Amino acid sequence: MATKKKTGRPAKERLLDAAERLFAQRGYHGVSIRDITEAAGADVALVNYHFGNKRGLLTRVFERRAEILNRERLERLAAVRPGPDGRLDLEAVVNAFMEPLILRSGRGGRGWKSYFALIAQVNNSPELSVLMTRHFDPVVHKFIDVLTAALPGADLRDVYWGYHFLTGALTLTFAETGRLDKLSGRLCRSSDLDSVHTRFAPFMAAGFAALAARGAPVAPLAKARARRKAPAGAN
Amino acid sequence: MATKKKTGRPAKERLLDAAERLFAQRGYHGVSIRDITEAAGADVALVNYHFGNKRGLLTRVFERRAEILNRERLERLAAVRPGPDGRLDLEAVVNAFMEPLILRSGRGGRGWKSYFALIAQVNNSPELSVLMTRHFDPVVHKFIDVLTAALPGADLRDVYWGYHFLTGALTLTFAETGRLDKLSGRLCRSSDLDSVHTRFAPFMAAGFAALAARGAPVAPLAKARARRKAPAGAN
DNA sequence: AAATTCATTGAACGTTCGTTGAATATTAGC
DNA sequence: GCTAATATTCAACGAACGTTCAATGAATTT
Repeated sequence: MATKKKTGRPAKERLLDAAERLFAQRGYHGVSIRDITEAAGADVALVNYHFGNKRGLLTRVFERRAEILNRERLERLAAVRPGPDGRLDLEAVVNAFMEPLILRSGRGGRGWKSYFALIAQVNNSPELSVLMTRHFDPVVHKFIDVLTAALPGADLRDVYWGYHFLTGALTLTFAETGRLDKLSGRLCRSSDLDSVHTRFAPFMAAGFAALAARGAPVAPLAKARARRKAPAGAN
Repeated sequence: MATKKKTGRPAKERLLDAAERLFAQRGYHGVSIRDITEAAGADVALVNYHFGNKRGLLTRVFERRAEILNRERLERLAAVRPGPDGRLDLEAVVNAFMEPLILRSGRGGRGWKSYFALIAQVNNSPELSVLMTRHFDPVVHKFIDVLTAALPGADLRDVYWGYHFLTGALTLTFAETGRLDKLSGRLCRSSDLDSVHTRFAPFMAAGFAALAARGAPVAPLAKARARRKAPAGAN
C-alpha cells in the first residue's frame, strides 16, 4: 500500500477524472486501464466493475459533461431574441453555442479543459466520431435551426457546411494543443480566452453570411434559381 | 505462407501505405506493428529494420506527402497576383492553401484521403501535434505572410487566430469522418469536393475580413488606437 | 565468380494488455 | 445487529505488445 491514495471521493469518480485527463493527453488507445487506475489510486478491476469495459469508461466520461453542455446550450439558444429589425443576430447565435465552453475553460476548469481536448480528438477520429453524433447532434440540430432562422433565404446545405467548418475550428481551439502558441512565437496564447471570445463569433458569423450571400446574391426570394454551379474563388 | 502477398513493390513502400491507411482509421496507438506488417504482407521485424521503431514509421508516413503538399502550396502562394486595385484577393490566397488538398482528395487518391484523415488526428492531438509544427509550419508562415499582405492594417494576432480557425475547419473537413453526412441526413456529403471547393474560401475569407474590420474599423492608419478591448458579440 | 552490402525471414525476448472470478471490506436496509 | 447489496482487493489468465538477433535470401560491386 504505497501508491494508493484514497481520498474522500468515491473511486468511481476518481476513475472518471483520471480517465478524462489521460484520454485527453494521449488518446483512447494511448492509455491503458492500469494507467488510469494507478492515477486514480484504485484497483485495476474497478474499471470493468463500474463501467463494463474500457470502452464503457470512455462513453461515460464523454456523456458526463455532454449533458451539462447540452442543457446550457439549449437554454442560451432559446434566449436569443430578435433585434429591432426583427432578425436574429448571427453573432449572438454563435455565441450561444460557444460561450458555454468559454465559461468552463477558465482557471478552475481543469477537468473541463481535459474534456475539450478529448472532444477534439473524438471529433476528428473516424472510429470515435460516432460519440459526437450520439451525444451532441440532437442539440446541434437545434443550433442549425436557429442558424437557419438567422439566415433567411440561405440554402440549408450552406448552414450545414458552415456548421462543419465551425465545429472543426471550435474543437481545435478549445483543445489547446499549443500549436498556435508555437506557430506565432508566443504572440498568441491558446489559453487566452478573451482572444477567442472576441474573435470566434465575428469570424464565423461573417463566414455564414458570406455563404448565404453567395447562394442568394441579392434577395431571399431568388432561391430557386440558385441551383447552378457557383463560380469559385480563383484559378 | 498463406497470408503473405508479395507484390512487385518493395516491402518498405507497402509498409508505408498500410501504416498510412491503418493509422488514419484507428489512430497511432490503435494500430499495432503486427496489424501493419500483416496488411502489408511483410515480416514484423521489417518496421524496426527500415524505420527504427514504430514512431519512426509514423514520422516517415507523415513527412512523405507533406513534402509534396508544401511544394505545391508554395508554388501557388507565389503565383497569387494582385488584382486591378493592387490588392491580393483573400479567396485566392485561401485557395492557394486549400486547393492542393482538393486536387488530391479525388477518386484516385485513396492514399491521400487516408493521409488527410491522419493529419486531422495529429493536428488535434496534444502529443502528436508537434508533427504539424515540424512538417507544415514553415509553409504556414509563408501563408501567414501572404494573408497579412492581403489584409492591410490588420492586427497580426487576428491573422494567426484566423489561421487557427481555418486549419481546424480544413483538417476536419478533409478527414471525412462522416459526421456531417449523418448530421445532415445525407443532405451533405463529406466526399463531395465541389461542395467544399465552392464554400471553403468564401467562408474563411469573410472571416478574416471580419476580424480585420473589427480591429481597424475604418482606415488602415487607425491601427495604434485599436488596443482597447473589443466589444464582443452578445451577452 | 567471389565478396560485400542490403533486404527479408523466423523465432523468441520480456512486458504489458484487457478482462475475469473468487475473496474480502464497506455500506444500506430493516 | 443482522442481512443483503454494493464496493473494492488480490491474483491470475491468455493474448497481444514493441523490439531484438541470428540466419537466410537477393542484389550490387569488384
